Amino acid sequence: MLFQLNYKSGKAVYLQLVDQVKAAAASGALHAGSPLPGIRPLAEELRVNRNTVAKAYSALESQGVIETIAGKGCFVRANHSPFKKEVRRKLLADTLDGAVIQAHHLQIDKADFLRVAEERFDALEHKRHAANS
Amino acid sequence: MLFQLNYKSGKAVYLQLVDQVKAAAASGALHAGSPLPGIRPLAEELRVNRNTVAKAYSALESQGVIETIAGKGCFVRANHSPFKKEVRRKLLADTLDGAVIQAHHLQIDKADFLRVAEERFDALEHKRHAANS
DNA sequence: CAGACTGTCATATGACAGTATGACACACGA
DNA sequence: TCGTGTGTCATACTGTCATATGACAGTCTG
Repeated sequence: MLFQLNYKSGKAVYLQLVDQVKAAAASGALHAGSPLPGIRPLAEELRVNRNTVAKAYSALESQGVIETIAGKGCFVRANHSPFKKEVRRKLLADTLDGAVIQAHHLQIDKADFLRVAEERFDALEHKRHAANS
Repeated sequence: MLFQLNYKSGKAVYLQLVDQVKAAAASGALHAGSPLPGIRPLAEELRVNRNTVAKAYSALESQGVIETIAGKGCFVRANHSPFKKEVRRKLLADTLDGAVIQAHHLQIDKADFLRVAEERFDALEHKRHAANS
């Protein structure tokens, strides 16, 4: 599980974590029973306070996405069936709309927009591989 | 100009207003010279404090999106980007990173990601065309 | 059992978002 | 000119986000 924070989005850090765990659970990237990173290690990795990660995990539990066992850790819950592909594409489309609007405002044309999109996708792919090695 | 606030998004109200005005300007719904709603009437319509709307307008002006004339109102500026192309691409890249992360968590591959990106770009292009006619 | 890990709780502090309110200067029309 | 509209500035208060700590209880391993 690779987390990444965007401090320019204006969105609370703990909510970004919530969204990312939800998305991973919804897609099946995190299957039922998968352990989540510990609060302290994750906080250190993201250079964020323990309480911020704890707040995200707390929110996820109260929403039924994860289950936390004191002394052991947090685990993805089983009950949520993954979203169908079309639903996942719709979720992504909503997010991309913001980027499209910004591109228009910045007068970036379609070709450039897609070029940057591909570049950023590849960049994360690289990070993923680096993290796995 | 129709504004709509989402209190569940976790995003600051004034930032939502900023994004929506930018979107309207980018899509052509608000062309250069268009007057924006007054601070006080809009605040009342959205059931939000004057200062919140004022803060959004203030941010929009400092970003060069609108022009405000004391005693008259706020108006959309001609769409010119003061930033050099590389800077603009960097700004877009920051926004796209969020979508890329979501795509990874939703297990949407590169081809699908770029397909959705193109589709959303075309969708806004279509809106622009409709607004200009 | 002892130590190292897990999550939990509580407190304090600083920054920001949003509200509420009052006052001010400028522009325009009756 | 006067009234009403516009945006602007200042202050005070509440709540949230995030940080920084310290302390506690449960779980697992050596």
